Amino acid sequence: MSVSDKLDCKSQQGAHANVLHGFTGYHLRCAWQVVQADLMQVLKSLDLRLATYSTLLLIAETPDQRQSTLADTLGIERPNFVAIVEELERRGLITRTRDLDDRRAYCLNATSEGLALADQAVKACQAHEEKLFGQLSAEDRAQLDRILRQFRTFESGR
Amino acid sequence: MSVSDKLDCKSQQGAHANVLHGFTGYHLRCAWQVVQADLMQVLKSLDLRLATYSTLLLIAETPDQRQSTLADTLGIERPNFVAIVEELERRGLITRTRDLDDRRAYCLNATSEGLALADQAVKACQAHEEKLFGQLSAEDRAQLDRILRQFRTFESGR
DNA sequence: AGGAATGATTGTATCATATAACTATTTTCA
DNA sequence: TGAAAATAGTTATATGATACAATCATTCCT
Repeated sequence: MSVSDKLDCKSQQGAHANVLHGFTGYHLRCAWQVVQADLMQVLKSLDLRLATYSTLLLIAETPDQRQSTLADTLGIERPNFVAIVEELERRGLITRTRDLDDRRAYCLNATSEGLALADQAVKACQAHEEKLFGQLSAEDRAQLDRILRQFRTFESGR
Repeated sequence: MSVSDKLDCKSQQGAHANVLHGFTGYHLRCAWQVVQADLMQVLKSLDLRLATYSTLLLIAETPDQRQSTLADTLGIERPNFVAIVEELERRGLITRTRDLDDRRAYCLNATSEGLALADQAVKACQAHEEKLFGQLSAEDRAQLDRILRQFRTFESGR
């Protein structure tokens, strides 16, 4: 997040009209900020960041993938992915074995510890989602989910 | 945005189940990323960033405020706000006049150039919102807006 | 008057992200 | 076959957003 991103989501309930409040994108951003802040705190208790969390999950779900494939999937630049993978390996959550068919590449896999932590993390995130989105009515929650998914399909096809 | 933030929004339509896709927060993030990318591009054409844009707008809307008040409203740390304000002043978009009652403080105001640019930027952003959210049905768009606003009121009261 | 609080600033540290360039290996194809 | 191109991973580095400690000037408090 950037200074730029700080369109703020607090304050602003004051007397002045705020043009930003007329934008759906603004509200989208505020909502994401709330979710992100809570999510990061949840993950922190497992000593995970968003990056290590999503990486660990992906490795746990798709075994034997190489680093670059995973990085592409996650939308992370390959150079930046190195440190993430190194951390996960150092913590014994994943293994990196050389691909025998292509000795440039690694095959990444989650260890049992990694799988256990991924499981814990997912459960924690489910609880976090309940806490946040559970405040919406069931219909609103379903609507929100549906619309956001729909929105994404629009945009990815541009 | 961070590496951590790169949960990605592309790819993943593949054969493997992705736990992340079960989370509303994930879809929220993907949507925001799409909006942010487009928004930043729109603002770039006016030589504005999210930070300078929202700051300029706020100053245009609420005249004679001091820097710290504005920074608080925007959720920007005071030290980081200095450079933003300096840039806007240097570009002749705002003025900083010493408050005569408190010579520590400045009163920030938009110049006519600043007001003009703010106006241009708002119009550009409205077009950007149309382009993106116009792909939703009118009902879905209204629902999304309503639910996001509602969500925010929940969370700010935590 | 003297100390605490405030407005703005400087300097600095951290983190996320992007890019160029490098090594080692594999692929391509003339 | 063997040289050039491509690929996997890495290193180094630059940028940008953000946070925090400390400073200076001024004002408030008593």
